[in-house]
Amino acid sequence: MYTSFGNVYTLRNYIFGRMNSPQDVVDFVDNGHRRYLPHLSIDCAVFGYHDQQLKVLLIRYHGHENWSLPGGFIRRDEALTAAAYRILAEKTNLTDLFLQQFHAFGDSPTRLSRIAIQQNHNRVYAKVNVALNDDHWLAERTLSIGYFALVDYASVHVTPEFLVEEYRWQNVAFLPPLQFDHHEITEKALVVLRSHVYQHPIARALLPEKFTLPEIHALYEAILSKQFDRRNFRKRLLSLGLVIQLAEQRKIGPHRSPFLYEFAAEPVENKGAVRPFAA
Amino acid sequence: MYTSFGNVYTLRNYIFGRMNSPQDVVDFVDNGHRRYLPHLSIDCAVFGYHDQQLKVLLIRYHGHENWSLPGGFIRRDEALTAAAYRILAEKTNLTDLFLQQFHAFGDSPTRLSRIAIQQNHNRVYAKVNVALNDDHWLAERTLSIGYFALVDYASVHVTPEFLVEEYRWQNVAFLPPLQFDHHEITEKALVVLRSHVYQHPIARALLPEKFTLPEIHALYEAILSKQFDRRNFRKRLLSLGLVIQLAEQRKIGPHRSPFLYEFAAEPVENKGAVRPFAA
DNA sequence: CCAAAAGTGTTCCCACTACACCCATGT
DNA sequence: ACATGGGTGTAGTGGGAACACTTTTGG
Repeated sequence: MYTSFGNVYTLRNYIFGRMNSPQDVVDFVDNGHRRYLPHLSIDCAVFGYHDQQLKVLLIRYHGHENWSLPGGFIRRDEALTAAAYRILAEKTNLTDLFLQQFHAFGDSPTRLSRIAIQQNHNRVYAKVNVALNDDHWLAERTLSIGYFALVDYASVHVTPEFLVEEYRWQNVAFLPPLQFDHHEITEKALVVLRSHVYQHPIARALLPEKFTLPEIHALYEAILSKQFDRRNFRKRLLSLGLVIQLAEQRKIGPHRSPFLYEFAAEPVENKGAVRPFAA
Repeated sequence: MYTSFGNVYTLRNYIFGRMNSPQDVVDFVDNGHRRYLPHLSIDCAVFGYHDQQLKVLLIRYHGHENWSLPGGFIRRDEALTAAAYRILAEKTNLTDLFLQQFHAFGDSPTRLSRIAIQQNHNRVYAKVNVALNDDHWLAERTLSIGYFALVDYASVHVTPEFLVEEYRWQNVAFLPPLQFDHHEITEKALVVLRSHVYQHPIARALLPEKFTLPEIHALYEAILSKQFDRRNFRKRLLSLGLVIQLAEQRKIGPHRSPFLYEFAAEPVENKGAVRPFAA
């Protein structure tokens, strides 16, 4: 949580589309439609791991009680994937992360009601004394393309922005009320994340390069909110080829030293995938 | 393939957004942006089964040698899923089908080059002597949300449209050159389709209500382009609870009569899903 | 009786599960 | 010495894979 914010308008901020000052915001409202595609946004469920819990990054905008997922617009000349990375870099200052598109959202009634949209925006932009008229580009219905990201909790530094009142890392098991359909987006992101957790080295972004078995064990229990037998868990991870045991051990605490592991360089082929049903 | 087309302008066609006459097309070009969201389209890979082959429905527009997937725009007041169903109904006259969103496409260079887009459109709309100027709503970059559908091959009746020169059911193993990134879209649709084939009763749309084991066996071999052992295949389908064996047999040909099967009413729970890795 | 196509059962093996005791370390 | 927490092995089971002969039917 932060209470102060900068209002420097640097080239870098312009490039990244951050809004740090009232002027930035007014410029965005007035001219954003020249830089960005209207009717379309990207929302991103950013997952981190801390305190033995899987957490998602939430943001609260001015004028709102509900929380939101970080999101943004696609520049007119920008590839979709590039936009997703840029938006995340804007919000978290991270460029090295696991990012995956998972669904396009355009059915929720809260996204279709023009009145709701307008009210919603006006509460935010009241902070710069702007009211959107009916045909304003921001007042229209917006579809959103959902991404989820896995990031190193510790290296995230959320960028203060003028309209962002606060942010929070929230345990995914206890989500507060969220704006629009962001609850649905988060839940769907979780489902997809969980289904990928044995095929892709998803956990790589959530752990240090070298980690102990108890650490990754606790991580998987947090992600899947389920408990696993230590011995079977180790066997599975090794037989999938996901991790490799190192010779090193870590010396901590008044007990036996755990071995270190690292993720296999090679992405897991097909072993944990859907049952293949061969000939 | 058809060579003639109607040019009746009925209320029904207007509602469905079909373009049957030059007037329809001109109206679409001039006023489409009032009815539809710009910058965003839906493309649909429609799969059918015929001749022991999995086929996809392709369309060739006026002025083009390459083929396209059927697609369309989202109405401004229309939910995303509703738009996908409507577009399919427009093209195939089908309303009862399996339809699933699988990815949003917005990275392909062919979708980003303004010049390519404009040339592309102008070749089509030359048929009605229309040329789009630079700031025309159709001349801009468009992202596409990909859906795939499974339909009963026999009951598809492709609606003639003014700009559609011909359509074709094409074996998915031998795709001709496709417009834009439609090849990528089709391939990705296939990947997702294949990965779902043991969890969802996907084949239901592709077979008659009652079918024989050899029939569904050949269908699965066509979908997955892989051969299966008859005995193991039957065991798997039954143990997944996907199909139910009936007492009836079908009497055909100079050989033993095959039993009939039907799909289970209950959607398959979780049995064929990704390995669960319980405690 | 023959050709064509469909029906069916068994063995092997591996991966998933369940389960409990010993070992290293710091205080 | 002891408390803490990490390391490890085995037996049982169930599902997937491989594999070939018999049965029905129409001509």
